[in-house]
Amino acid sequence: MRASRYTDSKHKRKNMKMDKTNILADMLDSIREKLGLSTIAEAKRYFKIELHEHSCDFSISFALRESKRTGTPIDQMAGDIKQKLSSLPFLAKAEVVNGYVNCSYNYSYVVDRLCNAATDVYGRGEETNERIMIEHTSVNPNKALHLGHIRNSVIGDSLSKLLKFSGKNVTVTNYIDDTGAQVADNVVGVKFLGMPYGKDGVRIDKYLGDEVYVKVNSMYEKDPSLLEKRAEVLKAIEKGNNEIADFTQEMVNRVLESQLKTLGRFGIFYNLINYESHILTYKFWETAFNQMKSINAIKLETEGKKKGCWVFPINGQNPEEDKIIVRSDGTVVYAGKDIAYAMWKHGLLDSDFRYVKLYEQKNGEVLWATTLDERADTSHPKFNAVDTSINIVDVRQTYEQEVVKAAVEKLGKSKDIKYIHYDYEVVALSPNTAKKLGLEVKEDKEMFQMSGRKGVYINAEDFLNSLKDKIYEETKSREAITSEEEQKKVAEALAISTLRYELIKTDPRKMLVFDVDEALKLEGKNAIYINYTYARLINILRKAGENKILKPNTDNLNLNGYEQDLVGKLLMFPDAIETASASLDLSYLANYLSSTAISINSFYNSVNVLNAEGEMFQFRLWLLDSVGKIIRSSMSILGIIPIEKM
RNA sequence: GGGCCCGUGGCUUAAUCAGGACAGAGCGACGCCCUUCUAAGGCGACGGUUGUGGGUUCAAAUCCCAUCGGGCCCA
Repeated sequence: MRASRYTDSKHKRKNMKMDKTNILADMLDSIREKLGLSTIAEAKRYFKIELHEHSCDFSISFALRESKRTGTPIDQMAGDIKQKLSSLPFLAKAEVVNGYVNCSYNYSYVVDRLCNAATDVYGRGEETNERIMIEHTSVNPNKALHLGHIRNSVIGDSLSKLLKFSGKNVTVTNYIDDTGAQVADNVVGVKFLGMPYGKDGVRIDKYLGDEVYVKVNSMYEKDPSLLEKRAEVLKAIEKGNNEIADFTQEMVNRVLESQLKTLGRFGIFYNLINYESHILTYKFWETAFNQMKSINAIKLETEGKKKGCWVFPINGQNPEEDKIIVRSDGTVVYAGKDIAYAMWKHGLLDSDFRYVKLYEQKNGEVLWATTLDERADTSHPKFNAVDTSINIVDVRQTYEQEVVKAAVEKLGKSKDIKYIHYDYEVVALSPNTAKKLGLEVKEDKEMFQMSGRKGVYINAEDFLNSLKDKIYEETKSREAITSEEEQKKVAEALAISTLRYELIKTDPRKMLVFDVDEALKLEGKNAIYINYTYARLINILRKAGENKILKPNTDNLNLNGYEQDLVGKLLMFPDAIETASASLDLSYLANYLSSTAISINSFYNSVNVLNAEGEMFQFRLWLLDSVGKIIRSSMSILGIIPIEKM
């Protein structure tokens, strides 16, 4: 099993599921038994798939690793293993090479079993009662989304789709900091500095973020006394029931609505909006604070520089590292509110919010929000008290997240709290792109942080539009689609798919240094390549006619290497889903999808399907149909919108 | 001052957690392939002392120690 830094060992060493469609797991279990190992996960450590250079389908390195422990020579041990495996029906061949036992599938057997398994729901996990809450996006409601935010949202959205696909009960929330300094900055601009509240033809989030927020912040630098205005606004917001607070709430919702529109364009939707202010109004912080005091999770410092502060000891040893939760003036730090929120997520607070239905989203699901209204809708689904919460928060907030995790685990007492900080690196700008945005570029710097406050960032929709224009130009020159309307639709879908795929396919812990020119080059095995592969595949199935897709005769299958390759990909699909979802690793699935697309194109060029005869025609058509199902499933998880003609 | 993350061909990267076969791809540049299901495609050749130096091991990109470069956090 692939490991993960997001899930600890006790969660990841689960057995592979033994449902009857996961043929690979079934085969692995037979091998596990022959090797005398207790779990499939253990057997998997010695198992390596796809080794064309060694002309086999998978190899077992058990002898190589274990011979020293048992004192048996490697070759003798490998020979024994080969003997033990000889009776397995799914193997055509096993041979000992360099201490490995190299095995080849019996394709007739494997294809025969896949015929029954590879249906439209192939790879889907059985539904479980495990409840997971994913929090993602959580952008301050004072500006338009930039590419860094979209990295967060796209990861969160695809993770939720992946976990739903593997059978989990997932709730997706977006946490809105409607009481923070950034929102207050905009209020200062509009209410005290006479800046207009909106601009014709410019979306409100973009206008406030680009003009008001940036301008107000540069004014603070020239005239620090203005900061008193912000403090005043913050106080008014916290107090509530006044003109400033009402105005702020209205502005927050207008910006949020605009942000959600952008996210909707990317195909990203939520179950619930959580307002930070409600954590305060519902007195969840007080409850959390009292609970922490009652079990001595936090203590009041009586001396030293933290005198008068309530602190949370992170490791219990070094008082220097104690985290201040409540300052000596009685105000709560961010982490404090986050702890209360995390306690709500995991059902550690006695009470719950009230909720209101906002509207039905384009994906057909209702969007709910927390509300202060007494006449709230009680028909809402159960949102909180989940088993696992996955919190998509960028790597710069690791320390805060550690505090929250440690606190909520302590407060959970005997309950097994799985609080996961899914940290990812930020999107930075290349020197070339930073220069284009008007930033002063020093020679030795390789990257530049985006900054909403300084107005130095790549607006997500603006970039998406450039990408769309670029793709549209290309689309126009294609013959597959003729109407302009259709071409624009394809360009939009491909632009979204491309951007989402680029943000998902690499390791989230690697910083993404974004260069506009490079990003618009559209090179490589990107989402367009994957979609093109899909369109070609669909084209063949369409021409053949749906009624021609039948179960092939598997008696005397004689497959070429590319066909074998695709059968192997089919076999691996349930495992790819399971591995990706157990380790929360989307790039693993992205790589699987990409390599499957490569295999399809190689197959496409090596043989002809429609002109094949008899059994070969049946087999190839079935193969394409089945592979089509797995790439459709993978694409939908990764947010690639399927296009059938391009 | 303390801590975390990243470093693999010109570029983007896989494999690192749990050591295992000549480090696997893609892009770019080079050569070939459309009278055959969509050439937004395929095939081929080229390109690597895995930042550096030690150590452990039959075996190190992977583990340990040091060090350099880039980024981040805490104080």
